[in-house]
Amino acid sequence: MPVHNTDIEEIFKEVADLLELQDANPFRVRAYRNAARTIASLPYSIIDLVEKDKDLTELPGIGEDLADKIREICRTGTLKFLKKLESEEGGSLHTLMGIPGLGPKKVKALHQTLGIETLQELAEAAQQGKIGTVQGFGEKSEANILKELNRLKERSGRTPYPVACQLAAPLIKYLKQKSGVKQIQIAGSFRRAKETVGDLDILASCTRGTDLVTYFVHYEEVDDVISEGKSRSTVILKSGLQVDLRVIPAVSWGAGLFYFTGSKAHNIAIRKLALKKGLKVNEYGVFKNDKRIAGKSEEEMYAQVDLPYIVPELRENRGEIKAAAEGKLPKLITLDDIHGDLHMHTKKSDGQHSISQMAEAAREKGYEYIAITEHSQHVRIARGLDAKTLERHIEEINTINNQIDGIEILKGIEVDILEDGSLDLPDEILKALDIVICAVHYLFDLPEEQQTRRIIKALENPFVNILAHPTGRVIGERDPYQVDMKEIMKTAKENNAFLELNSYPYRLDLNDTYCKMAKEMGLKIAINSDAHSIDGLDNLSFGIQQARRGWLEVKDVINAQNLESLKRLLRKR
DNA sequence: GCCGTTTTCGGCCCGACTGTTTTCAGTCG
Repeated sequence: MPVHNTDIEEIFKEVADLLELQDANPFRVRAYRNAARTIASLPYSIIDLVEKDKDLTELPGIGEDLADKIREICRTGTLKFLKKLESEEGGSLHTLMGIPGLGPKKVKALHQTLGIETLQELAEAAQQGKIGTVQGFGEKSEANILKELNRLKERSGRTPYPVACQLAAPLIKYLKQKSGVKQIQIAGSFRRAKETVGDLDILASCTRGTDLVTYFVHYEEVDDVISEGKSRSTVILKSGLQVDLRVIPAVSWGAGLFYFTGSKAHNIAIRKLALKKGLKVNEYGVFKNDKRIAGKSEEEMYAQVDLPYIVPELRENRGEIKAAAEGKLPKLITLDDIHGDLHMHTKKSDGQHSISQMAEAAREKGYEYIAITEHSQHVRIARGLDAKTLERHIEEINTINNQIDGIEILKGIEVDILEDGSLDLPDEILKALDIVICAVHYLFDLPEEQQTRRIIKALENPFVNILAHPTGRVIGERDPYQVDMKEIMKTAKENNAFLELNSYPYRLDLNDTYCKMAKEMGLKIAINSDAHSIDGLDNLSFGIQQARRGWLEVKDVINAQNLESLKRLLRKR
């Protein structure tokens, strides 16, 4: 079984929890947590480094000891040290730490006085009213534990970005209506445009005496108030989404925005830079000898550590600080840079609108070109086209192209990759098209080697231009299929083909780290909407956000080029 | 357990809120 970065992350997190329960040196605990975070955010698979016998201690926060442990996990899939911790007294208590409000000290107190080891036992003790009798616990802690146990059952993990957008918009509007509010902005992973968000972090500044927190907890969608202070509050909305509000003085606006936008790894790295210069950074500003010297804007904060402004999408501590220091930050792509959309469907297969309607809508957006790419025959449920229908379809597009002004419609197809890697339509008909997109739509669970070979063979077809949604994942629904992405990217590059960043917000496939990997390999990306209707064209903005998180610039994106350049890129030899 | 422009030892980010306290420990982000 292949070991993934997330497997190592989980193991290190569990070790950290168990060590913390044993009162280990807190900095040793932190070392495991830091390493877990480092590995989780790597843009490549760590097992590759191990197999190539690379020096793991070059990774931040990884020393000799943890490097050994990583190698052991890659080799055996498990860690003896963890097994040892698990076999000791209280070796299963870390699961209790998953309950918000229960940390190592409280879990240990429950274990020592009531013998609680599992969530089941915790629930029983709470129902029998035993928790409140333990030193350090009371009625409220007991009620809170019961509530969190119930919430754990319902909790479905992180919220997809578009859902978070829909929940956030009316809340922000509500908050802005309160008189005395000067500024409101969503920070956190939402501002960094992550594909899913764990919670919403809302930052506000108000005039003196404005009680925004009380107003906030009375929002009609609030289901439960977790905490409520003067400057800070946490609630759970009826949808289950957690929202944190922080009220910050206007003079600290930039510092608060910086602090609560994160990521944590980025913030810590910046704070360390500041410490080296004898400065202290917190959510209220940059301080020198307790005197605030910056904090009103984020630009000011970065300037204090001799860096230019870094946009939120890059703040993941994946090299942006070094790039900023060297003046090599990428000039990230924006929606305005897009010249056209190369993947969409019409009524001819499973779309809702006609070719002309899609073209006119795209022209409204200022696009110079689009590609119409219906499904091929194998996708029966989408009424995919066979060679004969496709021939007539090509004729129809030619006719419309002659009738319509101001936009060029490229003749394309989203052809299925069959089990053996051959394509669902003969080369003779593919040859007649302007653009050929290939895609996997079935047999998602082939072994990694076979799936990789299947896709590589498709990319080697002389008429294929783009691999659509390269990992097939659907966020919250379907895991990516197992492939060797590096090999696929290498093959694409060698064959003058490109990979797609599919902008459908539940796909966003390629993800950010793969986008960055492609860029570093010199492989260009097509950011496509995969629209099935006129409205679907708007999804491209989600893809742009993901592309920005993946460091992509105009030069890295084929549909950020004009028609002439695009045609040159699509010409394969 | 990691790390080094205070470098091989002695540091390691820090402020807000809660609940149970009676002045603060624990937890969280």
